[in-house]
Amino acid sequence: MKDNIKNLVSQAVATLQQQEQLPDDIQPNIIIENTRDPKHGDFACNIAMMLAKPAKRNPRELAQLIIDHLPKNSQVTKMEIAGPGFINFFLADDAYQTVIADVLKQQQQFGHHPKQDKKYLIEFVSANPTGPLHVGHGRGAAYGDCIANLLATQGVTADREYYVNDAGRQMAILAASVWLRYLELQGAEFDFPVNGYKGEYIYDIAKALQKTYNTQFVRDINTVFADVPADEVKNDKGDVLSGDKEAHIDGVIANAKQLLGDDYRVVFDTGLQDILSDIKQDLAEYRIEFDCWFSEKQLMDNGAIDHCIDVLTKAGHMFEQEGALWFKATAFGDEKDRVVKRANGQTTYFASDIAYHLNKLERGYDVVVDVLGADHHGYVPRLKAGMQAMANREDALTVPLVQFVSLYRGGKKVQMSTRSGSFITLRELREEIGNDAARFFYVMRKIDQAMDFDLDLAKSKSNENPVYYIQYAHARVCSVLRQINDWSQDNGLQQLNCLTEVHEKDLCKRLAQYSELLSNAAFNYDPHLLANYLRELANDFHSYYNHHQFLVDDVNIRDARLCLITACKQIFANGLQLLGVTAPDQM
RNA sequence: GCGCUCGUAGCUCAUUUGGAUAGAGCAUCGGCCUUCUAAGCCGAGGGUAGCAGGUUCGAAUCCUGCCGGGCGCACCA
Repeated sequence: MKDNIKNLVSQAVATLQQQEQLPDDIQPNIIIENTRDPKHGDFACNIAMMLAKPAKRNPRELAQLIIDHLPKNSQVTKMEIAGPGFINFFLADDAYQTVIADVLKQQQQFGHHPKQDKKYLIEFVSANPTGPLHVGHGRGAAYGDCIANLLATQGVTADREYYVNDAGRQMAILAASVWLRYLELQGAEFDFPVNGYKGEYIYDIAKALQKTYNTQFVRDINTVFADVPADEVKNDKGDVLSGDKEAHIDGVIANAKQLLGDDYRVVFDTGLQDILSDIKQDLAEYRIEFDCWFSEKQLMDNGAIDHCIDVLTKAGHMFEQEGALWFKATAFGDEKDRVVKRANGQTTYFASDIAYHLNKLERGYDVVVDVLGADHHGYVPRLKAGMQAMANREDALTVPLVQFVSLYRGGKKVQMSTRSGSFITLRELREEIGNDAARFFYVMRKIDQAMDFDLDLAKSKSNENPVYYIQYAHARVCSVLRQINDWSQDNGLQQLNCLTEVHEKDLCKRLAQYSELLSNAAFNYDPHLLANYLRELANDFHSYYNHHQFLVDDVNIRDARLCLITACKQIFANGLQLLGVTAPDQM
């Protein structure tokens, strides 16, 4: 309908240009807007105001001229010039009713676009497998999954990927932590490193290790800490008195590798696999399935990093300085050049990352979306620099930054730390408030807005979560339909002109906006638009429900109304599914 | 210090990418259940959109400068 009006306006403008009433060297961008206020009709166009200046004419005068040259259309009942020069379009009452038939016919596919040959890769979560996912990850997880769902409705391929950082120093610290807890279980006594992972789950892994391998990994505790620099010591105020926690844990890791030999790998892999499978299960319960779990270690082992360095060197974007190999990132807009290979021969995290992104491009993805935490924002320019240098594909990368989630309990902010193990896990949150509430809550806000998550509210009064408002609307339709089993959808569709109430027009209009909304939400990576839309649709529905009886004696009106609410039910179900939320038949 | 980012009702957030009188929920107050689920509906109060300029027919939205919060500025990951 919107497109129809746009066509009418562009025809009128073209006619005026032919008649030389408008300069023909301007190409006006015609935008048809949804009106907010019904007094302004159904759609509005601001073209007259846009053209006023170049045409050197009064905007209202120009609006009249455009209206006079607009081709006739049976759907448009009235046009008005309003305010500074808006053209308001009023549609016939039945103009929107066709949407009901469309929804009922296309069902799950309503508003979707045909398959097209474009590939998106959505990388999200990608948390280091050093511990369970916490509530911060929950936001990125819900978000990434939704945008993949939304993009799929637009006909593009949208693959989900989790980048597993299974090769870095953090993993070595995890392995050392697991081993130390294992030694503790075997009776060794020592002070646990300040920088080790202290969560309870480390004990669980250590116990599993003990059960499977018995005493195989036991070593003399004195050799474990032999020649290791002293650990950090702090006073009550938190001032560092002595020691170095980084050097200390690195010393323990070095000893672990030497003392355990080939067994180090077993301890390491046990920790990694244990945590990774827990994360996989957690996400599956959260209704997220990844197409690919991409291993950083594999990237290193198969020479992809060397390949990447090779590509950049040949292109002349690398230089050596002070024994290290640098990428000339400043040549591509980054503020500093970046080390890729350290003086000690080890490649950096950044090296893995650009190799990984080159790999994404080589796998044929047209658009690469990285959902990152907002604390990584400084990282984006160097990633883009890398993609530009490697393949002239800077534009292929989009990085939505997910702002932090702050937890509040009893009005106080909850401090979270992965190392100390003091954090609320995603699993705990899901168990407390349920998957539906968690997923909806996370996705109902713009991601570039920091979010305060009140645990007491979410837990004790979870019924107030807006998700129930939408689910309730769905359940209400189901309930009405359960009351009657001998109505005719075909008859209803033929009697749609019975739908003359304001509430009915509002609902039809809202349904008609669904398709455009999906497209906006998908390509702007904004699932909160869909959450808001569903809330508004539910609002329209509940209002309708309270003002009118559906199961009335007049069979034609009844059937038409049942068609309308069945269409609503379909959209509630479709929309909620895209958000990863269930649509219950009764509540 | 430099950079990125955010600032909207008492609280949590929207505002369809520059549109008309800035809207919801929670909280407060007042109405609606002998009719399809009251997890609902209807109404009231509550605003200098951080502040000050600028751009234009029009700014919460764009540009500049302040103020305030968050984050980032490693041969860590």
